[in-house]
Amino acid sequence: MTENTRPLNFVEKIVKEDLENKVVQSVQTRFPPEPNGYLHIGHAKSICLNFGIAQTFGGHCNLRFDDTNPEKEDIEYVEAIKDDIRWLGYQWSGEVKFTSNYFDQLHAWAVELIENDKAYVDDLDKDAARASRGTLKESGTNSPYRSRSVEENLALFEKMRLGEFDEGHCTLRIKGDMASPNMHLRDPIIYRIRKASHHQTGDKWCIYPSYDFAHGQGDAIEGVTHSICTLEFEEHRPLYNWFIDNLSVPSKPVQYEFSRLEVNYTVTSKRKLKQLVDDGIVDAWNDPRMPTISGMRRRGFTAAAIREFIDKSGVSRNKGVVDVSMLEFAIREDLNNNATRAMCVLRPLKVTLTNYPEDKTEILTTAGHPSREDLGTRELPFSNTLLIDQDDFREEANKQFKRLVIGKRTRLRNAYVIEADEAIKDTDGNIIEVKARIIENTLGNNPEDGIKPKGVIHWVDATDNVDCEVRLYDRLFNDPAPDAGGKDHMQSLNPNSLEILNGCKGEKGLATADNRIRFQFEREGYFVQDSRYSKPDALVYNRVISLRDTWGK
RNA sequence: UGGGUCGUCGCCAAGUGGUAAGGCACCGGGUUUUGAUCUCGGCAUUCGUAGGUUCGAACCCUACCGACCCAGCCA
Repeated sequence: MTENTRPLNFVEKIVKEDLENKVVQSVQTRFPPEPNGYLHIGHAKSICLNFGIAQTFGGHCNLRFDDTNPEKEDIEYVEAIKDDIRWLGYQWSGEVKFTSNYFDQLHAWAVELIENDKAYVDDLDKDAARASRGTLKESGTNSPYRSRSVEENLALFEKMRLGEFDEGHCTLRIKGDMASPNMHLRDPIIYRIRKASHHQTGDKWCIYPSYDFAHGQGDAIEGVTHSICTLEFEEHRPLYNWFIDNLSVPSKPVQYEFSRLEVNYTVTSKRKLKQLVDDGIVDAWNDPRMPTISGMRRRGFTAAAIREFIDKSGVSRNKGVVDVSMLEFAIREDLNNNATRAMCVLRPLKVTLTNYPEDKTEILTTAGHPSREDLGTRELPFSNTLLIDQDDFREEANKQFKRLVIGKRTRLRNAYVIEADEAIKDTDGNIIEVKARIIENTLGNNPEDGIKPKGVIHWVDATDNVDCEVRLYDRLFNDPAPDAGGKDHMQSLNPNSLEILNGCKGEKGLATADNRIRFQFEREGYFVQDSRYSKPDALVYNRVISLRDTWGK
């Protein structure tokens, strides 16, 4: 573990002080997703914050599915979310929790509110309720049903529970303040009728608590001390506290809000991501270009890099958009330290070594990583016919070009220095082969005549190699803020976000490597096999991220 | 004058009365069998603006400007 000298963020400071001042004995947090979609990079921040704080301060973090709206939810998402959290490297405390576990208690609390004349059954329909709520600048008006007796409300609420009313017929509302400048306090609805089967409770209920009525109480039941959520819930806090203060809850959690994570050149709205899937712009929710956790996982990002990125981007109440270069730095840093090196030629060009015996093959051995001995060694077959990348050869070039040029020398990575003599072309003038010579005794040495090669290029033996497909990814959008200011993100799609290269040739060892290990294909970037398309006899690699490239800058 | 929140380098972000941390990005030098890595150096006289208080202000006060959030029987 490296020493972390990062200053505490504002939430951590609050927790630290509460612990020091014995405001709480130990810290309990929770990550509370609604199981209605896949997790994305923004959720990862909440996960890292909640689980991270529990870890840092020796507390616990629950996973609680906030499943109060059966119509939008599905068990499929429950499982996917659990997978993502585990993959990110976190384990929730005890069993997975569901807000639906507390439906009985929540119902009892609703009855308690009615008995105390603090809630009433309202028959206003949706439109009428909206109209009576007033506007941002004008007060609302009380519902004509607000003055029903406790007995009548009790009876009506029981009828709601028994399914005697149709959906939308009535709701249970708090007696708030229809003149409050905070819209959330204008008689908020705490129970509504939903005749839908629930993924956890089946058909037991046909009335469901609202977020506001369920969240704080769920926190209280679980002994959550610090209920950390995003900024848009800030105005719900008075309501959150009202329930905690007016109900016989077992503990008193406190809500704190932080700014959600946004990254440029992408979108995280569920609706917009779904559009990319539905329109076939990407192949699934876990397409390697998607900002979903599963997409990033498939792309080849590591959990450590994502955690590091989130840690580095900080926690505050300022709304900001983090530059994607910060994410790219985090994954490059991790993979530079941990990825085994290999050579893979993406766009092959044949090179014939005219002074190397035609029938000779030697096996060159090189390190799996420049500084990690634990990553072992590699064996590279070498013969008179090799493949290099088309971009690494030019018939003539200025001195900026440090690769193979006719009459000039270059180093074959991990092998000899060669000098090019001639370019062979087809009838269309395309270069199809390069004739070159090995400079004697340059394996591990510089040329004896003192003329050092300018650059180093990667290569692979022309016959003893592994064929593969390589998928190069670029950002999905050309606009740094694809959906800002109501813009249509579909208008700024990057048509070149995926480039598929076939007939790529990788070094021999790739064929037998574990399909989950990440490689640095030297001079190209970091790659991992695609979990959807790669097969043992037909390898498909995703480029996680290119190497930093300062040539020409 | 509906309420709430937020404004520190291109981006993120420390700092909360004692004279602007750090990271990313960017720009230079060095090393290098990856144009990578590594390494060295540069990069806010200034903290939304304008006043005020103070020996001293990004931090306190006042006014103004700007951005965002709230009118779901979504979370």
